[in-house]
Amino acid sequence: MAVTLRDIARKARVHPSTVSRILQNNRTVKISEETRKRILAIARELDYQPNELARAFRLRKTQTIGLIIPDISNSFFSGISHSIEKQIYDAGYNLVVCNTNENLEKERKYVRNLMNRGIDGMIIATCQNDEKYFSDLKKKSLPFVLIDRFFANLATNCVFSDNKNSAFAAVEKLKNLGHRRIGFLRGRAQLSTIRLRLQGYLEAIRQFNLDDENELIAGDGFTVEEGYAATKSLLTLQNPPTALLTSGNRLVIGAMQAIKELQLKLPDDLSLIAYTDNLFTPYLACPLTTISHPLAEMGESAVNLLMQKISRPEDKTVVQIEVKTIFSVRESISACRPRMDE
Amino acid sequence: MAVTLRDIARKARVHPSTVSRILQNNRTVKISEETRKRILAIARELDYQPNELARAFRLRKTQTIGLIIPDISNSFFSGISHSIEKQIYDAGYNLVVCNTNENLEKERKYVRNLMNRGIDGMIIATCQNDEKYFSDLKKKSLPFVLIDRFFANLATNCVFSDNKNSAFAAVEKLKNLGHRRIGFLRGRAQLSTIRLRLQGYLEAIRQFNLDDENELIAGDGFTVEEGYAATKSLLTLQNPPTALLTSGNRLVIGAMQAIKELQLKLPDDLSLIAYTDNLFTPYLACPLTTISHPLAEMGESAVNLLMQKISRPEDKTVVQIEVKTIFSVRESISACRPRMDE
DNA sequence: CTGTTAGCGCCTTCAC
DNA sequence: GTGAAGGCGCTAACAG
Repeated sequence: MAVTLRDIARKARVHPSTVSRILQNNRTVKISEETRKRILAIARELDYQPNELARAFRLRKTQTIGLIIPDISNSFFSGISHSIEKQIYDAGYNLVVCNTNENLEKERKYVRNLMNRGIDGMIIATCQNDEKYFSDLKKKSLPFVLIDRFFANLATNCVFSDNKNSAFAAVEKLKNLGHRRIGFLRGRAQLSTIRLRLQGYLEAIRQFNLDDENELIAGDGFTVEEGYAATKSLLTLQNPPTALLTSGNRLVIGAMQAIKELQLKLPDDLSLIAYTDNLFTPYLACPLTTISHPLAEMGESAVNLLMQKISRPEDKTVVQIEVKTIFSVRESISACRPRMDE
Repeated sequence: MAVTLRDIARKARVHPSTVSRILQNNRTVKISEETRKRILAIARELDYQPNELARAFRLRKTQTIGLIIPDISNSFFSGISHSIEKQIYDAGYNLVVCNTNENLEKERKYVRNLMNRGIDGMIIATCQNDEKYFSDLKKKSLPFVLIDRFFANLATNCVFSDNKNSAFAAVEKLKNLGHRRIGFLRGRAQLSTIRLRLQGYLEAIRQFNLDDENELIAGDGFTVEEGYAATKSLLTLQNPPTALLTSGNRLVIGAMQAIKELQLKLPDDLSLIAYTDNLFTPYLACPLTTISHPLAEMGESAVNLLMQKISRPEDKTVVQIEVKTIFSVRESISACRPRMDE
């Protein structure tokens, strides 16, 4: 059995509450320097370890944050998690990581579970599209911050990136290179991030009078396989796009597979801009032009924001933080040349 | 305030313990079907959520597992974490993820912290080299499983891969292609994984009478930058290697950067075999020959093993599970040709 | 079948 | 300065 406050108290012939006061280092209560020293010595001698569980129970404060994400093995989320963990640790907290696999049921179970366990706050990259769920969640007075995916119409604390503008800029860039037929390889269509990127894409398409056709938009999901299939369908159209904007961290791998299989060469046969946060993209045969995220910054902002909300629960102001994506022009885009095989 | 057992009891005019028994669905105790129904209805009506914290405190069982890893943003660990999370969730547990950044102090703090929080077990990819620490840890009777990195001389539960054989096989493969001068791009030298790979490398070198020189071994660390520097140092030797075996998931990115910078072409100027678990390697300009890990299997085995140990604490038998790495021959290796520039 | 009692380890209020 | 008492919410042992 582990040693408790009581054990120390018994040995020191003082009351447990005295020991508690000393070990908490609570300076508001005066304790004679002599007993303080004595107690601390005994605590060290017995290698006292506070039972944090009992403490959390008593204080209703677990020093634990829940993180809910769709896929920890995706470099986007693992990068954010890495940053979040660091911040959380520095603040003296622990991190419970919950992986939903983009499964709505699992997400909801996890939220309930975390609340029942008495965590102090949550950071959520949600896979749902249900504003109501989160407006209800707000009423439970457990601080949370949405990350990456959020709801434009709902006043919740969140950290997100400039999805619309970045997509617009990508299309504009391609237009300037002479492309008029630009494909959009979408991820899960109903997510806020993807919807916003699609908006940016469409706005640019229309503003610049580029080919505006439904068949240029393909894909609904984030797996390598879905990326492969969608890319293949786009590139085997009667009138295929000369440039591609891919969305979703894994889709680009599938896209590259399809491109390779069709024996197309980047950037001569096809220009490619990818939303991706993989470290390898600069080192490919044809280094990809990418839109990536400041993952460390996103994690940091989310934690800072959450910590604010935890420390001042009475402050109900909603903070929404937009971070800028990073547009890295590399070799996978070039001036539009008509395909030779037609 | 959240609704408690007491609230339900009061409303139903029964004793709280009765409610507890019913909600636990404990079939060993007989409860009249009538009250059971009544209580359940009231619980639902009040949307009762058990306070898991109180429960954990009472039962000394948190349904939580701690995972200690060096770097969650490394695809090796994020892949394993993904698998672990899934298994843990299915078993009704939560996962606390602790990221050490290969920092020994942080690792030890985390272990203590987790124990004080009363987790039910740990899975650890340690960054330390101290057998004694773990032989002490064993005495604390908290089940744990080492993963990837372990101690050959210490009887602890662990899941690891065939580091030595896989390195041997890689060198043998290169020898069969005519290479006699093979570089070893090492990661952190003191880790068990790296030491074993080095052993396999050296055994093969000696058995096949290949060039056995200290200068062919370089690097000590796992960052991209360290991979870059070490590769550059190897490839700019007076008498550089014609083939390279790289160890460590990120080093290969640095290696590719160096190779590119030196304008060497894979596999003509250099053969490359990499220990890596990145998904992208097959889709590179020159698809890499790799040694990768069955990440899902490793996570699964670790969790299964841990769960066994948790459910049968009296069973002190030590289980050590070796998984097989996957050797994927792709285009980055070819028959040895002398470098033209000499 | 259900109620009573006790206590997990800690912190906090109130005494003295 | 320190002690005493009470209780967070739950479950387990023991009654009846």
